[in-house]
Amino acid sequence: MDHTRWLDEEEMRAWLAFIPTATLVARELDQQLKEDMGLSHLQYEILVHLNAAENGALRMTALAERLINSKSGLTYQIGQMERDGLVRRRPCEWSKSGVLAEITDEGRAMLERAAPGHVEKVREVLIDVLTPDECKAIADGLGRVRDRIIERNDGGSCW
Amino acid sequence: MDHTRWLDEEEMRAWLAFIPTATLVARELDQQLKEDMGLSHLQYEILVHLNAAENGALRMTALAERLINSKSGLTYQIGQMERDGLVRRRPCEWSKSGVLAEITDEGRAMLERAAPGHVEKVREVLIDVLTPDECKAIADGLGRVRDRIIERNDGGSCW
DNA sequence: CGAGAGCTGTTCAAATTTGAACGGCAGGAG
DNA sequence: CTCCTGCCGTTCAAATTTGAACAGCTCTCG
Repeated sequence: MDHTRWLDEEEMRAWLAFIPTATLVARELDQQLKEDMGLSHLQYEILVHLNAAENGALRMTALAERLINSKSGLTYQIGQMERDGLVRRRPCEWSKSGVLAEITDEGRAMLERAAPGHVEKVREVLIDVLTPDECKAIADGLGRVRDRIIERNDGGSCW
Repeated sequence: MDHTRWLDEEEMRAWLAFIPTATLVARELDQQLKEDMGLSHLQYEILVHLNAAENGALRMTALAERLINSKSGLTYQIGQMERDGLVRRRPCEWSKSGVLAEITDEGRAMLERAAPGHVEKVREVLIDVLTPDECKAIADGLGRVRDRIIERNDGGSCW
């Protein structure tokens, strides 16, 4: 017997519009950032998260989780960005084994310069193409999808 | 002056629900396929596209475009899959410089075994979490986003 | 025919990512 | 205190991805 509930036409349309589109959009953003600023999208995101954090700093693991990135991958990228002066490593005060990644002034300046072009691109390829209704449906639906996956993985492990 | 049209709250919600969720979903699918079948998501997609093609075969470039992958990356993956017997290379009849990637019987068998678990996971993490309305909005909206990017890049280059 | 522009798929080195293994630290049970 | 389990960030080798460079082929214009 075949218990598999295959996707119907509408579901298939949604599926084929989801991952491929995300891949395309990510590629567009990556190119824009790389050409204009010499930053990868991941590096940009790192700056965004650090900049938004309490003291411009976050612990490595916390940052990796927010970025949906592996810890070792983050270690590598922070290394690159530290070399470029965008970020600095600092020991964590209350835990000898902890390390804080902290955004530098140069990092904040870079973010400030990069943000307008980035947001413009996000609008151009995604947001301005969507109707407000679609925008809301995506925020609600995909937000729920995201939260469920995160919640489900919380009881589990990391990477 | 600052002409930047920043994202309003709803747009930001959609943005923060899009790429991160796609990343998470892709990770889930990759894990499921790798654990259960030893296939990466990319390899699975290659099988899907070849299986759906006219004679179970596509030219390298055509396949790369559908997969949203670089040509060199595809060369590598086809190499891996050829080694594993899932795929075979065949010269293109009407063009000496062309190469066809063709799915093997073993490849079709693998796909048949992998598909149910894959679809089930797609439902579990994504489709079954969305309401029909959201599903439609995603299909319509993101489909439009995708088509615009593809169309815009057609006049341009490849990778 | 013959030069030239544009494809095709591959190659290569460099960059990045992955996942397991590791040494050091934290925190609770005995 | 001391062992033990678990977390932290890093390290490492292997896998993969990237992008430019390449050699061969195709097609068109002259």
